[in-house]
Amino acid sequence: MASSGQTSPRGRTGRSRQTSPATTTAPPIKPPGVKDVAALAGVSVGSVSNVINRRGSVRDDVRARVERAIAQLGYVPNPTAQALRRGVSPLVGVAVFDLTNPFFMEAAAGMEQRLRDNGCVMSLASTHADPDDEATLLRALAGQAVRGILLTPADTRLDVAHELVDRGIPIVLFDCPDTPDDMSSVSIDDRAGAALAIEHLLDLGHRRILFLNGPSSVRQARQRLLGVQDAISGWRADPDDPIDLDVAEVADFTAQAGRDYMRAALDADGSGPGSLPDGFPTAIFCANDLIAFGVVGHLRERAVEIPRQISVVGFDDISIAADMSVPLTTVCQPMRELGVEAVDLLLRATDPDAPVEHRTFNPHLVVRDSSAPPAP
Amino acid sequence: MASSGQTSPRGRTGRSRQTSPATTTAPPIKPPGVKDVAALAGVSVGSVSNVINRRGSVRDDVRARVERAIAQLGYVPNPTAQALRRGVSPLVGVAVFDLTNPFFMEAAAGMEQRLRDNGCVMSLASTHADPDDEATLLRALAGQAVRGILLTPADTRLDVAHELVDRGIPIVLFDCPDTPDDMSSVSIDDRAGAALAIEHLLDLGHRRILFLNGPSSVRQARQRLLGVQDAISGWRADPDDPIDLDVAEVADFTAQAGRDYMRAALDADGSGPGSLPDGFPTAIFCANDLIAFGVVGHLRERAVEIPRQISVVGFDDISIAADMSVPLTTVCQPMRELGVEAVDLLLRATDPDAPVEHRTFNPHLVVRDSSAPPAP
DNA sequence: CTGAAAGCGCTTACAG
DNA sequence: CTGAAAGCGCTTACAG
Repeated sequence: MASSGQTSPRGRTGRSRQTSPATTTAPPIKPPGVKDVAALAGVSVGSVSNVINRRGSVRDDVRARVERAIAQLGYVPNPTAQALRRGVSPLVGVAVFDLTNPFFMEAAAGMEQRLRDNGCVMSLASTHADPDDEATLLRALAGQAVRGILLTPADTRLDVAHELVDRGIPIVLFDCPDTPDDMSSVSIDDRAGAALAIEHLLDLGHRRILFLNGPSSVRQARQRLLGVQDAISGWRADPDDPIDLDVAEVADFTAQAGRDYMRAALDADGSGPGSLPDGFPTAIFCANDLIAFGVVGHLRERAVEIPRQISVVGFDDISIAADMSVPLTTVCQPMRELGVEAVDLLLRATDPDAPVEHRTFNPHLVVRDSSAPPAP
Repeated sequence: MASSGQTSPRGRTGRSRQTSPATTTAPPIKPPGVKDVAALAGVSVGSVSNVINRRGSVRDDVRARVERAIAQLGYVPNPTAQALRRGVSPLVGVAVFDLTNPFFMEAAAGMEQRLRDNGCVMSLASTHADPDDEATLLRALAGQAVRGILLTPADTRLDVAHELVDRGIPIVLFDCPDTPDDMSSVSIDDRAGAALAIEHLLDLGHRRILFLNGPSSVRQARQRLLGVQDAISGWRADPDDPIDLDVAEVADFTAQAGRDYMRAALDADGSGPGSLPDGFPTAIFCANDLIAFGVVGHLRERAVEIPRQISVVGFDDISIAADMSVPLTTVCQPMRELGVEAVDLLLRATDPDAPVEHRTFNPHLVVRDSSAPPAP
């Protein structure tokens, strides 16, 4: 692990602490407060506050003096004090399953921007899709007196969430379809999305299909399974052309899980390189793009051609889906929009009289190269 | 975009707001405060505070009464008031380039955990590697009275950052090698890492190498270029075996950028499927894994075999690197550790007398399948 | 060891 | 329209 000998001469120096010579002002001790501004402007602190909060029109000359003083002192209101006095905080908690899943991160990028536009600051954390972690995190957030919380719930019962809502902390459920009556929610129709994927494969002529689902402990997985079943039972049943659906479940929504599953399945069947066992599914629908990513990776490693020998469809349309070695056909979720909408609902929910709303976006299918009719 | 007809009957109902019937307590109006606890326990507010803050040993029976009252009321201290009184906030700002880049997100996951362990809350935001956005964000964070900031700087001059440090807000630079004297920093040795990658290719026998760099406006790109040059000039110069280095720069560190570059390069050369133009590099070193991802994707699309026809090496070792269709050889950065270390330095920097420290981790090379000797 | 009091920095009725 | 005063919820010297 040693560095190359070509490393530049900078090293572990710089133990001393120096104040940057660029500074003009003296001791970095204490920032100016309202009363410093008031003193400099020759008015009362009340007037300073009035100028800042644009209240009952302040006389022009007073406002000018105050503004000059503010500029001169570089005064900036202490948000902690404002929060205490006003009884609200700018902090909004966002709790998702996994910070390294592109789905959540693309949504978070949308949330962050919208939140910032509204003067809020996002506090992002992960629950690892674990109910206990979720409970702990939620309580911690409540302890921070957040203005509200955006939550992708792992806990089906939502005990702690209800508790916080009752305590007056608004919560909007993110990426959560079947929702209780006291929280707004934003999601896509997972069930319809999964149905779309299966119908696509059915349309192409596939009759032996594997649905590689995530853990059924998460609601999205259960919804998507329902959608898969919807599509199949909705298909015109033809006794001469039966559909053979296989459902498997992997431990989490990761590439690793998809890869491991495929390896195990194919090793067990003992098929050689470039070939699939007899009777193997002609198409695989994966519960998210990351799983599909692992599946495709392993298939290519075995020299199986996609989509000639087998079709693969994902779910989410994360940005790398289009850049995969074989561009992935997938169910697209508008992640940023979901994030933005969730923030809007949360901000609105700050008013206790605001109605609870459930926004369900419709997913759509993006057909790329990883799906085709089955080999004859 | 209409949903499948198989959609479940749940719809956009639920406009009414109901209090969950599970609740036992009445109006969710106002949480209990110290004085409520004091009244119930029959002591002064000071004693309540003493119990909470484990100060000058409180008498046992008093402590017991107070604790009972706290439990009974479900009292939890108001963190805003605590922050105001104590003069510190639990909020720590984290400003990175891009929330959707796995490198930053894996680091952020490490930061989040460490921060939470220390009672802090992470506020995550992105600068888009843009100096103006960075300045705006930094000021916003300062306005939130954060306890400190973890920053991946886009602005070489670090004006605003210095300003905040002078104002007393500690900043630790993340993923930033050449650092000023008033801020601690955490990074890997980018230069050495890049040298490692090139030496690997040179060792394999490659003599026509392309370095596909990110925008030279970002420091990491400049450092990695230096490392590339280090490795080449450090190689035993053999006039009969010259090294031909090409350097190209793409607009950002994304798969899309890598893909676009390759497409343009190969289209211009008009090479057919499965072949590379004469004199084309036999190896490509990409400035990060995402770029490599796009490069590999496009190459496979053209039926070019990796590593038989061309080797590809990345930088970062993000988790999907190992799961790519051809597992990527790459320079590994310990992202979570970097994140954790950055937090530790920041927390320490809260003490103004703490020394400025620069921690440089050594990268190492992970050799997978995407690199091999050049075709004879 | 405990209680009464001051004060963190700001905002908001309330008199003038 | 402006100023003096009270108070957001908590913590911390300081007397008792």
